[in-house]
Amino acid sequence: MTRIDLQIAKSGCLSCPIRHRAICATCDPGELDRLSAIKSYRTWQAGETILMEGADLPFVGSVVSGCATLTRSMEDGRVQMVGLLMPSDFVGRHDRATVAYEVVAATEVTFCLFRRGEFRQMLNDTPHVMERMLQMSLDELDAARDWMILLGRKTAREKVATLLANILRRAASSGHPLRAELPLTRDAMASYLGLTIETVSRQITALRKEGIIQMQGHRGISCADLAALMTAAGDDEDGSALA
Amino acid sequence: MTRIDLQIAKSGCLSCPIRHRAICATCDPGELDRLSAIKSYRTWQAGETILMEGADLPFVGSVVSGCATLTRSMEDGRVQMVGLLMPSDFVGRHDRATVAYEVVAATEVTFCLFRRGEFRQMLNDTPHVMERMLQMSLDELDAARDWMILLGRKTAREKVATLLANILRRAASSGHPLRAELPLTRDAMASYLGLTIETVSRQITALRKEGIIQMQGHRGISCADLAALMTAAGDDEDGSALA
DNA sequence: CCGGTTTCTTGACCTGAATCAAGGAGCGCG
DNA sequence: CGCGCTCCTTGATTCAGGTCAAGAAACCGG
Repeated sequence: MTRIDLQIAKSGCLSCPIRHRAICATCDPGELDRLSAIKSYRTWQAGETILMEGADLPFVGSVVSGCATLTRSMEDGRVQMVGLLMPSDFVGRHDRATVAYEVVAATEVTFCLFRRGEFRQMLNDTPHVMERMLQMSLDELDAARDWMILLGRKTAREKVATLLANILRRAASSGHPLRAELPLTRDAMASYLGLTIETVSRQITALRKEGIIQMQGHRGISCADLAALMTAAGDDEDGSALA
Repeated sequence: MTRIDLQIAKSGCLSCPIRHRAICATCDPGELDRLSAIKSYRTWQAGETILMEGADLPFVGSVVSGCATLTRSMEDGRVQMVGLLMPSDFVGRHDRATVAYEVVAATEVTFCLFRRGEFRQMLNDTPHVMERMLQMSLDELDAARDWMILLGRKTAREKVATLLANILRRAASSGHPLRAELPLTRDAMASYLGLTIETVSRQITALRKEGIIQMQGHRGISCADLAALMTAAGDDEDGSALA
């Protein structure tokens, strides 16, 4: 357990950073107690495999902090990311004993895990938690569909710009407006975007040289003019998606 | 109303072709009565727009027969299909008043529609219907993620072979084993696969010339060796997805 | 049966992203 | 401090699939 975990475990759900966005958002104190009884925290380091494709799944749960990826791969080694899990996102199906995707920690990541059988029971006993689950699933489905447009129709430049804009926008809502640390390696970005690592690198370089973004080292990114980045992303309006 | 509609309307839910696969699969007779009270049937012809992107949505519902597509488009006209609705598939969110996608009839298609507000109430009153809804949404999410691999990593040949194999497999489970009518135009296939119409046409021709498939006119397809088609599709195992 | 329309196929050519191949930059560790 | 990682960038080249253009085949209404 890391420092963060201990902190959460001590202070309980009420001070949990994802308390109002995760599956438990609509729970009352009594329900939180019930969840607490079946929950545990666990942390993985960047790069560690959390679950293998097809593995047995005794837990379901939420990302508390950090970032993890869902990927599927083909026999010949081609890999496509199919989900990017950020804080408050949920993993696992209450009604299935296995996962269909590989889950890997992109950064250090901490999960709040529930034993599957008991979580399933809780869903059945608590309709509004079931509804919350449904809502989150439908949101994810909408996000997946936006992602499909990116994969099927956007150019490499638009793909990279879209991802960077999404990361910046997400970061904006929780701190410094137009600056962020990329939670993904170039490799993970390529996997997210259906590109090669070389193409991702070239497109980032191009956006930098055009002055649309600035990089601080490999991971730090800032953007003075988000509108310009959105234009490069191909969706002028407000955009959408990212998990 | 077409003949089919009248037939269903007369005989009621018990003889409905999607009775055991749709949202109502787990309903008892009393619950079916309640659904019947808020339902109506409506049919669209191939090519007709059912809902525009962003349109107001007073209904949600299931496909009873035929086939419809969900698409999203970019400002400059690029189009990507993000859902293919087949009998028993559900459209619309109980918790949203608008649709985020354009819905178009691919063939003549009949929907069983529920008034949204009342359907929402029904969900809240009937936990097992909510659970059914959740299950179907999670299945759709899994299908969307399989589709992402296709869009992001498969070659044109693999994409086309995957789609044809999916259509044949679906048809197999309901009649003649290795023969089907394509419910999609070349244009719709291109939109599904993230390709151009020309590339779809060329790949179909290639598969035909190699003897992997046979065509009867533009829409009829048959395949003597589904294993060969699956190999061309890039997933040797059993495959997955398609709505 | 015929002309018009829509849908599909095929060919020639071009281009954007993949592939192949070197390096460079940051970082942990002895 | 220097060695060996891993991660990232850049360049040269190739090629899959897009684009442009022309016609063929199916479908429809009269």
